[in-house]
Amino acid sequence: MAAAIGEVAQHGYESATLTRIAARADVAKGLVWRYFSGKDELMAAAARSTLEAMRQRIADALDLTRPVPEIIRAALRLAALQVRTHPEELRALNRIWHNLRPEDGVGITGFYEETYAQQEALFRRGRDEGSLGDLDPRVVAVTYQGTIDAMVAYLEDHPETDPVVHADVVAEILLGGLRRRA
Amino acid sequence: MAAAIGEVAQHGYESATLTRIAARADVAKGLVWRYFSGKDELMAAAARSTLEAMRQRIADALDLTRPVPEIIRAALRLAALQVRTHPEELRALNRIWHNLRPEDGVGITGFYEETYAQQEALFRRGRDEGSLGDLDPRVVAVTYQGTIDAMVAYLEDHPETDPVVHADVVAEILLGGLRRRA
Amino acid sequence: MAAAIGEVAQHGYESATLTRIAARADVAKGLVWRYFSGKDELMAAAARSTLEAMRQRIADALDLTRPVPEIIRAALRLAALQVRTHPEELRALNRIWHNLRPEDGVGITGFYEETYAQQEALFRRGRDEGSLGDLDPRVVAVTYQGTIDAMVAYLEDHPETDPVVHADVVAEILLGGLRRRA
Amino acid sequence: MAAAIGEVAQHGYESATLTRIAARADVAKGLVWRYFSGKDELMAAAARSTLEAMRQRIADALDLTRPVPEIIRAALRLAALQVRTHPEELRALNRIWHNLRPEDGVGITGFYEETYAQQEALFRRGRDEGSLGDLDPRVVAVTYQGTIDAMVAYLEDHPETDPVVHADVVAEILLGGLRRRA
DNA sequence: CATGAATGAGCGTTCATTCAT
DNA sequence: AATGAATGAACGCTCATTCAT
Repeated sequence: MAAAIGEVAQHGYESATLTRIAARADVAKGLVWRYFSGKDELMAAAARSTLEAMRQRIADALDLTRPVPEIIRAALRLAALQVRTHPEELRALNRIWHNLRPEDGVGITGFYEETYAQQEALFRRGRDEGSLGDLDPRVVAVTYQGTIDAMVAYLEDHPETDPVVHADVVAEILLGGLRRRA
Repeated sequence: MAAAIGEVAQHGYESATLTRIAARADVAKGLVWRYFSGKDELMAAAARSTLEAMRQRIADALDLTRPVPEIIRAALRLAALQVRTHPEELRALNRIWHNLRPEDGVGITGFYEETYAQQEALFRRGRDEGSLGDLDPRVVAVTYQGTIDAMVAYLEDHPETDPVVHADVVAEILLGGLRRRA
Repeated sequence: MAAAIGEVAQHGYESATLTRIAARADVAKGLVWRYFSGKDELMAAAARSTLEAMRQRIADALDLTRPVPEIIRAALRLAALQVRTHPEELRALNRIWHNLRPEDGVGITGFYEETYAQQEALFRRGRDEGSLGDLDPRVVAVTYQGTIDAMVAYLEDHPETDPVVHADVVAEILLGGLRRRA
Repeated sequence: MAAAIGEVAQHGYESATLTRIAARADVAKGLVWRYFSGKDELMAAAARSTLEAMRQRIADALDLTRPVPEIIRAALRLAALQVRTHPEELRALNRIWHNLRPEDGVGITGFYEETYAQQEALFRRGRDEGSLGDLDPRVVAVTYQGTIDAMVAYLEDHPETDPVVHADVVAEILLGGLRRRA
C-alpha cells in the first residue's frame, strides 16, 4: 500500500501500474490479487490507511481538553503543515479520491462520512460549551473540511506560501463565522 | 465537447474513452483529431467552455451593484443550485480539473487563476465599502472557493439535502468570518 | 510527384503521408485521386519519372561514340556524382523501390528491365567491338547495376568518401573482369 | 522472430503488422512487448539472428584454407543458392535492412560493418598471397557485396535462372577484375 | 476541376488480470 | 504462499480514402 501511494503520487492514478507498484514493493505482481480484489481495491485500501494514519497523526498532536476554537485553530495549522511534511500522501490521497468514486468508491465515501461524524461531535461540543454558535453541525463539518482541502491543494501548488500564516487566516475566517454572536 | 462532458461525468476522466465520446456525439472517432490535438486537449477545451458557460450563467443572475455580502450570499445559492440544474457539468469539471494539471493543464490553471482574480476583486471591493474586514484577499478567495467546492460535492452525494438551506448556512459562516469586526 | 519524392526522402516511404505531400505541393489532398489511383501509384509514378530523369541526365552527359570501356568508366563516375548532386532523388528512389514490390511493383520492375535491356545493348556492342569479352550480357548488366547501387548506397552513408576515386576503383574492377582476355 | 521474418517477406516491412506476426507465431500480441521493446527492436533482432544464421551457414560450407579466388567463387555459389533454399530470409533481410536505419538501426549497421571487415580481411589475404591485385579493400568489399545483393535480387525475381551458372559468371567478372595484373 | 470535412479500418502499445508452476 | 509468463481487451491515434459541395 505504501508503494501504491508512492506510485500514485509520482505518476497519477491511472498511470500508476501494478507492475511498477509491485516492483516498488519488491513482490511479484500476481501477489496483489491474493490480498486485494484488484487495482481499485488496493487503491481504496491504501487511501483508507493513509488517511487514517494522517488523522491519527493530527489527533495525537491535538490537546482535546482545550476549548474548541483553540482546537480548530491548531488542527488547521497541523493540516497545513502536512503539506510540507507528507506531500506525497496528500497528493496521492487527492488523486485516488477523485478517481475512485464512479464505480465503487463507497469504501472511501464511507470514510469521509466518518470524518464528518467526528467533526460534528467537536462542533456540538463547542456549541454546548458556548464557544460556538448554533449552526447545523453537518453543514459546518462539510464547510470546515472544504476549507482544509482547498488550503491543502493551494499550498501544494504554491510552495512559496507560508502554511502557518495561511492556516491562521483561514482559522480567523472560520472561527469568526462559527463563534456565537450576540 | 458536450459528449466529452457527459462521458467524464459518467465514467470518470481516465475511463472516459474517445471511442465512447465519439459514439455519443455520433461522429467518427478519428474526427476528434481534426479539431483537437488529442484527448487532453479535447478535455481541456470542454472544461474551459463548460466553466465559462457556468460562470456566465451565475454572473448573469447576479446583481453586481448590490453590497458585497449580499452578492456572496446570492452567489452561494446560485452555485448550490447548479448542483441540481447542471450536475453533469459540475461532476465532469471537477474530474477534468483534477486529472489535467501535471502535463499541460495550463489553460485550465489559468482559468482558475482568473476565477481567483475576480473573487479577490470582489473581496477588495467589500473591504473598501466597509462591509468586509481586512484579510488577505487571496486566502479569502481560496477559502471561499473551497467552501463552494465542498458544498457542491456534498450536495451531489446527498440529493436529499436542500441546496438553498445548505448554501445559506455556508453564507452565514463565511460572512460571519469575513465581516468587519470591532 | 516532386513533392512525393521530397517527402519520401525526408520521412521514409510509409511515414510519408499524402496530407503532407499535398501540402508540400500546395494542392488539396483529394486531388491526388484525380490523377493517381492511390498512394502506391503516385509513388510508382514519382519513382518512374525520377529514375527516367536521372537516366536521361547521365545519358546526355555521355559521349556514346566513344569505346565502350570508356563509356562505362564515365557512367560510373556520373552515377557516383549523383549522390552529391541529387541526394534526395536517390534516397527516395531507393525507399520506394524497396517498399513497393510486394503488391503491385510491376510498374517499377518493368522499368528495371528496361535499364537492363539498354545496358545489355551496350555490353553487346563492346563485345562486337572487341573491347569486352564474351559473357552473358544479362548477367553482366545485373552485376554492373549491382555495383552501381552498392556504390551509391555506400557513398550516401559515407559522405567523407570521394565519389570519383571510389567510382574509378569500381571501374577498374569491373573493366578488368569484363575485358577480353587471352 | 521467425514469424516476423515470414511476415516481412510476405507483406513488406511497414505492412508487416504485429497483429499478424503474433497470430502467425500463435501467441498473444501483447507478448511481443515482454521480449522486445517494440516493433523495430523485434525486427532488428529477427534480422540480426537471421543474418547471423545465414553467415554461419555459408562459413561452415567454405574451406577457408583454400586460395582466396577459390573461396570467393565458392561463396558466390553458396550465396546464390540461398535464394533457392532460404528465399524468405533473404527477402525479409533486405526489407528490414532498408527500413531500419534512420532511427536505431545501429545494431544492424554494425552488423553490415562486421561483414565488410571480414571481407576486407579476406581480400587482404588474397593480396598478400599474391592471388589478388592491390585495390582498396573497402571498395572491393562494397563492390563484392553489391554484386551479391544484385545477384540475389535478380535470382529472386527470375526463378527460371540457374543460380550456379549466374554465380559463376559473376565470379568470373569479379575475379577477372580483382586478380593481380601485369 | 478542386476542396477538405468526415470516415473507419487498422495500427502499435499498455496493463489488469489469470493461472500453471 | 508466491511467481511471472501469457493473455486479451481496450486504448489513443493515424491516415488513405471517399464524397458532398
